[in-house]
Amino acid sequence: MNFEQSGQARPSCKRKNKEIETVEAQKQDLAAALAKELPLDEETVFGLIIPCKLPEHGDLSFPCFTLAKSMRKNPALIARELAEKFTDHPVGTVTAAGPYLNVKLDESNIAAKTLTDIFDSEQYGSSDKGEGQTIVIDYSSPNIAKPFGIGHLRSTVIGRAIKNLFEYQGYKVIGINHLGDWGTQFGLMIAAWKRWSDEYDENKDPVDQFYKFYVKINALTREDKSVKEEARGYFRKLEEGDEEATKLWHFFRDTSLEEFEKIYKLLGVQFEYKQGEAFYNDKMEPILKKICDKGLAEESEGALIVDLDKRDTNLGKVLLKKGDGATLYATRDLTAAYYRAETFKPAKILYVVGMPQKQHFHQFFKVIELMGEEWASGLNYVGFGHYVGMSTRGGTLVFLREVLDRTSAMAKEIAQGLKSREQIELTDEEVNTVAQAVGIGAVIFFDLKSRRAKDLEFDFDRLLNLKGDTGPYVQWTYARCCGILRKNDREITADVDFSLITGDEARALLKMLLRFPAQAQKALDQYEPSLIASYLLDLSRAANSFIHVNNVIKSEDGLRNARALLIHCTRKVLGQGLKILGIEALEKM
RNA sequence: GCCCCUAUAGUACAACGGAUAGUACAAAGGAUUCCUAAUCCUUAGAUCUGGGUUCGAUUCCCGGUGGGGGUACCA
Repeated sequence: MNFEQSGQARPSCKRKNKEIETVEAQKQDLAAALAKELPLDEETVFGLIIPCKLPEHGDLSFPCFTLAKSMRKNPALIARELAEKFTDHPVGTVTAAGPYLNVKLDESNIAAKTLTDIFDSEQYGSSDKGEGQTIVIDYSSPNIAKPFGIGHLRSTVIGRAIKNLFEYQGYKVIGINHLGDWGTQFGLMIAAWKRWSDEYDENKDPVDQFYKFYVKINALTREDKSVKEEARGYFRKLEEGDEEATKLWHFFRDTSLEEFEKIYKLLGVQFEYKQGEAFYNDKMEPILKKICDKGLAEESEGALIVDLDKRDTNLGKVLLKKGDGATLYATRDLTAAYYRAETFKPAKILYVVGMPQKQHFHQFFKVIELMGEEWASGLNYVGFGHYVGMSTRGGTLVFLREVLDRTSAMAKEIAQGLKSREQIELTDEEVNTVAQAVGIGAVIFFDLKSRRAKDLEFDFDRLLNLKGDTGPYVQWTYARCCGILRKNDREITADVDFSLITGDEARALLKMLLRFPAQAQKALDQYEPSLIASYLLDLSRAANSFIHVNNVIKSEDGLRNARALLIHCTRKVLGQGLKILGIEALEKM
């Protein structure tokens, strides 16, 4: 494999950026070489090349079945003939295995290219392809005066990871926490507060108490119809800017937000904007007028709707205004979308919201599309499944604290074990830091490790199990690499003898490292942080296997430097992956 | 009723239409002269069902069954 060639321009398949090249470049070279011998163009050949599943097959593979048809020849024969043409070819060792043409790339070249790339780059696999483009991402979005649910936790964690993935490719990303801070329920909240405010205890969880008020007043409306009227009156006052009502609204909002902030702090999440629904309150009328002017809206049963069923869709009807003239969810989301499109001029607007709301989003996307807005194509719904088998009693903060309590105990126990084996010593403060990072890491990783659209089974024991497919395993691998580099205590340099990096474990590890840029891109394309999570597990396994059989500090100079470089690069990629997911990487644990 | 999603070892999850369906937990066995054993190495175990497309289907299409969600005045 001639790596120098990879920088050359290829007319048929253009490269997006330098970093992605590493793995793709080799495929490109192979495709170019094969295309010369075959009645297919380079792009077609490129699309057919697959990575080998088994290491003994090599690195890249070209199945000859499609050719068998057009060439009217046995695919195994085609493979054999091709292999003969590629003896001593710079792409690598080419062999025929049945109907497959396998290519084994030169090992020390892979090592040299990959490790030098990682060593030299600030952020391996990042790029500036998104430069000049803005992405708006709407995530987390809890409701004021209601518990921060586990669904909001998912939205927060998934949204943040997707945000990081975009930033990794140079996009400017605006994260918006679209708070549920408006609507008739605030009338109810004020009515409740009027009745029971003296029951409110500042020392207890405020959101929990608000929610109890809310449930209680709701029950009351069923007994006494006048309460609903009263609440509606309060909400009207709020809309009119009445001083007392506004003050209470601020109180509910600020107090709830303060509580939510504790969760965000634990997770390490920050938003560019916290523009809730209230923010769009005075912006809805012009949008409604626009939709009416376009002739999309109609009156039905006293309400204002857009009937999408009439427009070749099966999306149902979108309610813009209730019979009493009040606006709804869809109205506010439409308004928010217009506001964001006009204010930020984004390439895309993403909504990270649970699957049950899929139809709602597709409905109002469709309305915008029917309005003829060209930015409609940039609207993306990023749904996720919910946890099953989880009790949401106590809310998310209580849940997180329970996780932290338990990991804290485990961390202490493990630290004690490490100390007694004289392996590593941690101060009490360090143990606490580790416990917190591991607990939060476990929660985040659990959430991100499977594909977002699927429901996932919640299991406390599985989450807290520090073995196996978990965030702590990845964190631990990172810390282990740090430990080795600490003890190595030499300056890392990319000027090493790459031919010394040999063996199955080293080769597997290198191939994993090589995959990272393409994987980061794929995760971004699919809005799928789980691809990073599963990659980190694969990388960690490869790293631990390597470390197990390849000692660094007991090796002779040249070998020691080469292995240290490999560990250094592994540590770097692990750290970058963890950072994308929003999980803290620890030097010691 | 209609619409959408989903079905893989005992369990939880993977698998651009490609070779022997991966990984983890749990189970059985092994490694502690180990730079962090929160580790590593073995073993055993799975594609809901019936058709179709294809050289090739867990993957794509159609039917069935099971599970989840949505189906206008909540968000």
